[in-house]
Parts: sequence; C-alpha cells; structure tokens
Amino acid sequence: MKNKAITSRDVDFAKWYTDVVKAAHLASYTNVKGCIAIEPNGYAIWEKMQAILDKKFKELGHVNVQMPLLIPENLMKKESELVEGFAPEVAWVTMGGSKELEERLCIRPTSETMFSDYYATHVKSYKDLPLLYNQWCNVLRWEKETRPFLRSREFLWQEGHTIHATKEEAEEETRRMMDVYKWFHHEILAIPSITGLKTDKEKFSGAEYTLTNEALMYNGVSLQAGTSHYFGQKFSSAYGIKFTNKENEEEYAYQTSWGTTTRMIGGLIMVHSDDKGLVLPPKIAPKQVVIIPIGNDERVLELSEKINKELSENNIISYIDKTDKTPGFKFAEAEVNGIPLRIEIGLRNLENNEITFTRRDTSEKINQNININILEYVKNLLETIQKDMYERALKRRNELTFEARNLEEVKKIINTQPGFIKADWCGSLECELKMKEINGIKSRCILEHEKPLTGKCVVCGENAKHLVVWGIQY
RNA sequence: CGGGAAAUAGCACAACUUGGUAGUGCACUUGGUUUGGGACCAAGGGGUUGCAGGUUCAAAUCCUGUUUUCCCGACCA
Repeated sequence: MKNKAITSRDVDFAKWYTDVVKAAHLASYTNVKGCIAIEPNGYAIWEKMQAILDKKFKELGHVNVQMPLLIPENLMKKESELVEGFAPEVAWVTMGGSKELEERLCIRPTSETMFSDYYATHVKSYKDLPLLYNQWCNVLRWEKETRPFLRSREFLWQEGHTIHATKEEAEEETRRMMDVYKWFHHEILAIPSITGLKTDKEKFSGAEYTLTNEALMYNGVSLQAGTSHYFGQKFSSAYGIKFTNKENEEEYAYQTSWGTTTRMIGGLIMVHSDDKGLVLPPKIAPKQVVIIPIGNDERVLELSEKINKELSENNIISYIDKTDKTPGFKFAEAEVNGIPLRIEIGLRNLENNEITFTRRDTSEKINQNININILEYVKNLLETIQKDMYERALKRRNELTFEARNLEEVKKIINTQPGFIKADWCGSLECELKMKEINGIKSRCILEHEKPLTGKCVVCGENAKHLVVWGIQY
C-alpha cells in the first residue's frame, strides 16, 4: 500500500519533494521563514557528507578553521563586486539595547572577507604559503523564495579558502577541488554531474572565473551542486594581502574558494527518490541495512542477531528493527526512510533454508540460501545498488539532455520537457539575456572541451565561441 | 518583493456560508490477542483553533494587522 502522505512525483513534483522531506523526517518547518529544523535523519546524512569530504580535504592538505559569524560593514565593502553581488541578501544586525553600534555588522553570507582580512595580517613571505583553510559553518542569505534544503535562508556548508604564491598553483587548486566535488557526486551520491565554466553573468561575484558542477533533477530542473572559484589577485589587492616573493619583491597573493552545501540533501531526494519516499545510495546512507525479524521465534531472533553482528563488525551500518510493529509497517518505514537494503527473516524462510533480501531502489526481493557468505553477498549487493543508482540517474540525465540548433528548437524543448539544453553561444550578455526571456532559461555552464554544434550562436547567429549547457535552475 | 491560496491535537481533515461548551480518522498511552506489505479488541490522554488587536452578551466562525507555508513571476548555493 502506498504511503498516503506522499503526493506522487509525477502528479506534483514540488509537493512530492516537500512530502518526502517531511515523511522521511529529514527536516521540519519553523516559525522563521526559510530556516528549517534539520531533524536527526537529515542531519545524519549531512554528517556523513561532512565525514567523507572532510577526510578528502585533509588528504589534500587542507586544515579546518572557524571565522566569526559577524562581518563589519567596512570590511564587507572592500571588494566591490562581492558587495554588489550579495547586497540584497545580506542581513544586518541591530542590538536590542539603546546604544547604537558604532559600526554595522552583517551575518556572513560567505566568508571571503573574513579570510582575506585574516590573510592580510598573517601572510608575509612566500614561505608562509600556501594556506589551505576550510571551515564548516552556517551562513545566512535572505532569499525571497525558500524551499527546505534546496534554498533555505540559513544553510550549512563548507567553504574552502586557499591562498597561494603563484597563479599556476591557485588555478591548479581551483581545478583540483572541482574534481573532488565531481568525485563526490559520482562516487558517493551517485549523481552524474556535468562540469564546466560559469559565464561572466553567472560566476561568483568577485571571482576571475567559477567552475561548477551541475546536476539534473528527475523533473529536468538543474541544480548547482558545488562550485570552485579562482580569485586571482582580486581579493588580495582589495584587502592588501601582500607577501615577499623569492625575488624579494612584494606581490599580491592568489586565492581560491570552493564550497558545497546542505542543498545536496535536496539533490539526493530529487535525483533518486520515489513515491514511496527517500532512496539513498548506500555510500551516503546513514543506515545501510535493516534486518526485520518476522515473528518472535527464537531461531529467527538468533539469526538476526548473528547477521547484524557480522555486518556491523565489517563496516556495514546495520540494525535490527525490534519494535513491536507488524512486518508490513516495518517494511514501509524502512522504505520511506531510504534504507538501501532490507533483510527479512521469518519462520517461512527458515523452513526453506533461505533469507530474503529486498532492494530499496528497485523493490526487488531476492531469496538466498542461508548458507551463502552473507557478508560478501551484502557487500556486493550494496555496491550493485550504488552502481545501478548511478546508471539510472545517468540514463535519466541523458534522456533529458537535448541539443538545439536555433531558438525555435530551444523553445520547443523547454515547453515539452525541461532538461539540459546544449546550444552554441557567441559569448555576449545580450544573447544570454534573450535566452532568459524563454521560460527563465539560464546558462548552466560552458563546456570547456566540447566543440560548438553548428558554430553559430543560437540566438544571434554570429560566430559561436562556446558550447553552453542551458536549463532552468533551482 | 508583486499576484493567488491556505493555517483548527504529532499528521490529514470537519465544524466557518447563517457567531452559541471544538469533532472524526490515523498516530500516542495501558491491557490483551496478533505478526510474510502500513493488524485487531477494549479502555484512556491530548487543542486558550498560527499570532496580535477589534466588533459582540458570546468568536474557530465576522473585521483589521501580522507571521509561516504552498503555487505563479522577479532574485539566488
């Protein structure tokens, strides 16, 4: 029986999304607009994302720090593009007492300013460089329209801020971290993102250029899923971050920043989940296996304990559902919560010398002889699920990736089924804005290594500079 | 921030039009029987109707404001 609380994905995608968030107890609304209470099930996913990324960052030499939540106004204003880019979304702090603050403070929308201010006094020589810092924190951006995880006003993220003695090294870092995100999406989240360069219009305010990972949701809307920015000397010159190089000359340092957020939890839902609720790839699932004993027979319980112990001792996160619910209830609950694999053990199984494995992603039930190597079998099955989920998401993305050779084709595609639209672009802002007039289509990224389709801009017909992926964004 | 809809127990809703002691289902508690796809019987607990004002003898119901949510635009991770 279907969970009546969840609207069908094909009937109302937006409603389905919030229904899954609520039904799987990932987050709950609060009385502050756009600020959600992240519940244990949701936070567990974030903790796992943190653990995996943090380990990777540290392997690459990064260390964690924590900068202040509040930023003084004059500091915020030093880099003009950053101010302009974030001005409408920044929240300013007023104190409850009668005394006015001598200087206004804002709540960080991002921390380039605090890191740059810190670097300005701590970077003196090329010997101090590079500094590879990262922080896990919350930021605040006063968005107009909000959705749980996808666009909340307060959200959790990591922001890496690195500073280097040479342009080459900083650019290498920018690429390297983009590759980390790509790896994370493909290998861990099973989300086939595409990587490319943001146009000037879409790049981070204050960046020389922005690399981005773009993912396509089940409904064909795209989601920016991790960005890496090369700043060159823009911030270092605005904040006076100078160091003495090997030639004993003063030089502005080269910076990068890169981040990914709790938005990815929303991405996981919108790429993989279904009408029964959450579906999680095994590598990001906080709980990978649930064992459901059916009935109170001693042998059933003993076998459940034995399997749970063996799995738990071998790095598989499993648990036994010992609650007093009926099996059907337990099945449904495991499904709505997205537990990748379910093991069902009952007397009927024991009589036939078998146990039942049920995949969350396909609902397939597999009966296996009780004497197989269960640990190996589960390990392999989890890997298969992970792989299949990626393949399924890739297939869906490819089905929703289109090519357009002129504006008519663009319009036809977007009005039939939104998705990634590959089309040539001349590089002008005018043409980008004209695309936006069609259902709000935006450039997602410039494909750096692909040649234009026709060589002519899809809007103006002039010579095309780039092949661009366009789409509707969250 | 513009245009529309909504808010009543943990959840889904009824009562509102025509003002008169706030109800149903699921969930929850206790006891028992059950257990292979959201069990059954019995007994119980839970709400100053989002918040703040106003009208009235009397407000969930009428009026004003406000907050939050959803949908459609503009802005964005």
